[in-house]
Amino acid sequence: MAAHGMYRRRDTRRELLVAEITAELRRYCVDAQHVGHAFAGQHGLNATDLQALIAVMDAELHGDPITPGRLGEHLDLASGSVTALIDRLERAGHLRRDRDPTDRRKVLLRYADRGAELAMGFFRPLGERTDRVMTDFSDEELEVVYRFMTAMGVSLREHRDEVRSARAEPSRRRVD
Amino acid sequence: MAAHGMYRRRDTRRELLVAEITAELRRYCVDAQHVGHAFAGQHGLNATDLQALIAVMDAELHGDPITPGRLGEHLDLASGSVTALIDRLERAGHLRRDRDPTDRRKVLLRYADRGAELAMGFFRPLGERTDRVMTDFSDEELEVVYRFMTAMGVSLREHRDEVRSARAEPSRRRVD
DNA sequence: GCGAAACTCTCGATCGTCTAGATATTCTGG
DNA sequence: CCAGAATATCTAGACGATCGAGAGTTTCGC
Repeated sequence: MAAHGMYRRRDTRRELLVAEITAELRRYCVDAQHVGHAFAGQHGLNATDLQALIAVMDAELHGDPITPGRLGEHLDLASGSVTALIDRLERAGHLRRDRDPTDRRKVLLRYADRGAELAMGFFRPLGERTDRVMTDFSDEELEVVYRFMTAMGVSLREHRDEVRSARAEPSRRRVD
Repeated sequence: MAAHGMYRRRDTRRELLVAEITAELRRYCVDAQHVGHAFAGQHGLNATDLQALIAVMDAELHGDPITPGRLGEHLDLASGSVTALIDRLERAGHLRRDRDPTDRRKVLLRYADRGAELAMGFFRPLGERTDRVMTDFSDEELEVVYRFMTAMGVSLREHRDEVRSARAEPSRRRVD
């Protein structure tokens, strides 16, 4: 991927900037996927597994462990697929299932040592690179970047919800 | 996904900023995937198909149409998978195969009307949102954001190449 | 307590992806 | 030119991740 800033006017400096930022952001997302894909493959799992592992760690580090149901929502996965996914990761020793003591219908996912090791191996080099990039920016500049990323994120999630709720009326769809 | 800024110190304002920007960027990539997934699903194709369609359009709009081989590299896909992918998209009327007249081993991929329509339907609303977000930023601020995204992109691609070339020596890997 | 709701898991089917190898075209050197 | 190597795509069979429907538990409201 790389376009989308391509279907725009680029006459003024500002229009060029808008187009280039959009394109760079898009490229970044694609390349990030590739990094995940490659890293996961080298450790005997697939991209979804890695994403899941990270989600489990995130949740636990935040203080409230994730359940299979919420993990499925997070990954856009059906319940049966989530079970298979967790089975894989549990079998590989990356995480384990715990029953929620307060609501015993639920299962809480906790990362195990191998999972933590893997996630660290993924993030540490990335974090080091990120830190190095950011040394070229002043505090004020990082404030701008932060404001930008936050606004873009909010906008994108609004859009996501819009797209998802459009499922009801697919308008004029030809199936042929 | 969402962490990675989580394994950091967040004592000073600057450290907080670094962590938050990193986290937002990561969230953005995940949410972007979800938008693609949802949009693709509503139009009878999967995320890979949509990515491929976009890559084909990008290439053709840049003036040099992509080949199955290069598309496979771009999507991290084996040659057999690419053939199946192109078959799907061609059957659905989203693109077509053209033989390269100068090298008849090659196939050039061109988007068809339905493909263009689809890609536009994907990008237009996104672009409108992006434009709206950017109106809150001055030209100088956008310069900063652009510089940041470019630097992050370069760093990430370096990292990607590093990860990919690490295939040779997986060091101490337990397979159990 | 009983029925409805919430959450996870099971099972069979489908579809995307991989690997290995076949086919077609181009390039190189003699 | 012709043979062999290199490049590019496609074919075929197998595998595995995902889906969908439904079963099995546990919890909540009345």
